[in-house]
Amino acid sequence: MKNLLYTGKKIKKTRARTVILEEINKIKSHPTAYEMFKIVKQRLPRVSLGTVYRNLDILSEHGLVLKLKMNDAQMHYDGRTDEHYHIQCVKCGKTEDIPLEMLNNIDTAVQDKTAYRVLYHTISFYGLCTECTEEDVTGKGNKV
Amino acid sequence: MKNLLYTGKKIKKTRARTVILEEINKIKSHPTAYEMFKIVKQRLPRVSLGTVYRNLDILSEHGLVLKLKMNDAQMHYDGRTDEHYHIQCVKCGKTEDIPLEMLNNIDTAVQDKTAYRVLYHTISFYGLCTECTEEDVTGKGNKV
DNA sequence: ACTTTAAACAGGAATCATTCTTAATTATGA
DNA sequence: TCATAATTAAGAATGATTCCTGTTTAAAGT
Repeated sequence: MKNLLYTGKKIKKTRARTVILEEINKIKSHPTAYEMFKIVKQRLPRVSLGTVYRNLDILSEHGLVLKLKMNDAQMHYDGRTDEHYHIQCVKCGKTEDIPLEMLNNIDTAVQDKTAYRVLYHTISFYGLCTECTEEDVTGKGNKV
Repeated sequence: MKNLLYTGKKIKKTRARTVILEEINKIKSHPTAYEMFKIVKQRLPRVSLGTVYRNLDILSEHGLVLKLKMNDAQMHYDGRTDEHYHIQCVKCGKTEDIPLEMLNNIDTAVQDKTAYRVLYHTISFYGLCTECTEEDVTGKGNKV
């Protein structure tokens, strides 16, 4: 159950790639490339930011990582690869998974109503995480 | 029914701003800032791209335009300001409105299941528009 | 209409996330 | 072990967007 990661994929197993995948799978939230870079750098001090970007891309092309576009400037990466939805805190930018069943029927509903051949959809929720809801009282500034 | 645009808003009515708003309201699809720039330039040849960006931002802050993040690099702008969902063609990047009723209940559903105070959500559909579905046979390249 | 003045403007520089280039290193498989 | 194709570090390049500066303009009073 541990390393089903590279299983059955023609993907070269390099040092950086392995560490990136290990580390992203330890995290429940969905870091940016730069956040992953800082984490990976602790184990591979000579790793470069470009390598982290490239490997996150390769991993997502191979379905081992999800690449998420939320309402901030950077991409976020998710080690959980089954289809699911996400939420982002509008204050601190933290991005996490949502325990909501997939709405599989809306793609066909939309396809029936439009001229598009619908392939997939994304749902993103935005709100305040617990920490930021509490901080709200203190009136600190926004990040996202 | 025509110019409810500036109604009741403390927003200065400048040449560029007026033209941008008029033009975006003529369009059903959701152009990027640069596409708007090219359109506006036909009426105001000396307009600058920065002005178009700034005004689209101001207009969206005042709720006169929606700013959309889809799965390409650029922001898209929507003259229709009531809540609704969007679809983007994965091939040509065209972005349009979806005739699907708002799923108002999912915010509370998510709030009940998470530690977040949910404020809003977005749903984006991706697929192939009619033109690109047809072109598919001819095997032309992807843009988005 | 004329004046004032804060906001908006054009043009171009700056920023920031991401991608690309290149020469050196490394994983894979014969 | 060797060949070689992929990967890497470092930094340059790119592209969307924002910011800066000196000039212009819209809004609100005279």
